[in-house]
Amino acid sequence: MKVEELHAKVGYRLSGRAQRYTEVRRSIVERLSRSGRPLTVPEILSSAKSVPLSSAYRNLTVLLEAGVVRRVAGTDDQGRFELAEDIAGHHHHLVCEGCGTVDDVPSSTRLESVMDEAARLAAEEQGYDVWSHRFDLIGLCRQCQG
Amino acid sequence: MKVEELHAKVGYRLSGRAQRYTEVRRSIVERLSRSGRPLTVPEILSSAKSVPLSSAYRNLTVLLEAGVVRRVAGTDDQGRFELAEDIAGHHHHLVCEGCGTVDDVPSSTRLESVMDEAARLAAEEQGYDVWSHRFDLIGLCRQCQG
DNA sequence: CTCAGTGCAAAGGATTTGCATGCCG
DNA sequence: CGGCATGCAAATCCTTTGCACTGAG
Repeated sequence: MKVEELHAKVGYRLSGRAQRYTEVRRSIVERLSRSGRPLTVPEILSSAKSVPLSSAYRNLTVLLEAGVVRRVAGTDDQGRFELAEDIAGHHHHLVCEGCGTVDDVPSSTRLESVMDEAARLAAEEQGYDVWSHRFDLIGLCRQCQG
Repeated sequence: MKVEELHAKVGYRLSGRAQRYTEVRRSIVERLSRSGRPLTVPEILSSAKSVPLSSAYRNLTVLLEAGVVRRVAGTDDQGRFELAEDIAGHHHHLVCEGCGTVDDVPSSTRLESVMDEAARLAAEEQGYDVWSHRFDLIGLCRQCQG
């Protein structure tokens, strides 16, 4: 997705909630868009120094509510954020148990269809209303294998 | 798995690390064993009142290091714990975005084989050493659908 | 003018750690 | 006895909130 298209989409969703698409928010969205993986708040701010943590969290909350970003859980308790699926596309994660980093991995249609089937079955059995799934691979990234 | 067998297994792993299988640890393991889902620390303690949070966390850390329990991430930032896979068996999770509860779901051999294949491919491509995966279904539990 | 956005500082909540004591092996 | 285990309290870490101020529409 082109950057202009990305910003247009995000701006549209924010305006629909009477919220502005400010410079800080733009930079957060762009940072997430450029990174091929979910980022922690400090990582997001590493490019936009001088922005206080509280502002970052507040903006992320707004973007979260607007359905622009999504929170991702790793193995540590550090929160990570990525663009929503309908913007970044559906994918899976490689979670490193060494350093906690999470990388993106594309999915495959075959895998998706099997998972959807599994979701339907599980949902029926336990009365859940399932609308999404997450498939994460747990292991060690290249750096942590040393 | 029978309770005696469970305790024998856990006790063995702890003794291998020069650590005792105390009453509190037994109660934690039994609580997790009985529950069909990952529990938060307060939930674990609900049956063993009078045990301080710090002790629970310390014991969970020991059990974590001994490979007896595993930490599970939901959608909220509340940590949840369950028995390790080789004790509780491999399964998946139903995560409720409403209340944060996580329920267990059994897996299927077909699903597993497809996932293992996916894991191999992803691992090769990005240089990860993958040894496990997690497949979680996200939605709303029966209670939260009202 | 008005209301959302921003900074700074303080508050919160979950989890960890220091230290002295208790207890099993 | 020696070392792990435990309680309590204080400390941390990440995240959220209160409040006053700035700024865009």
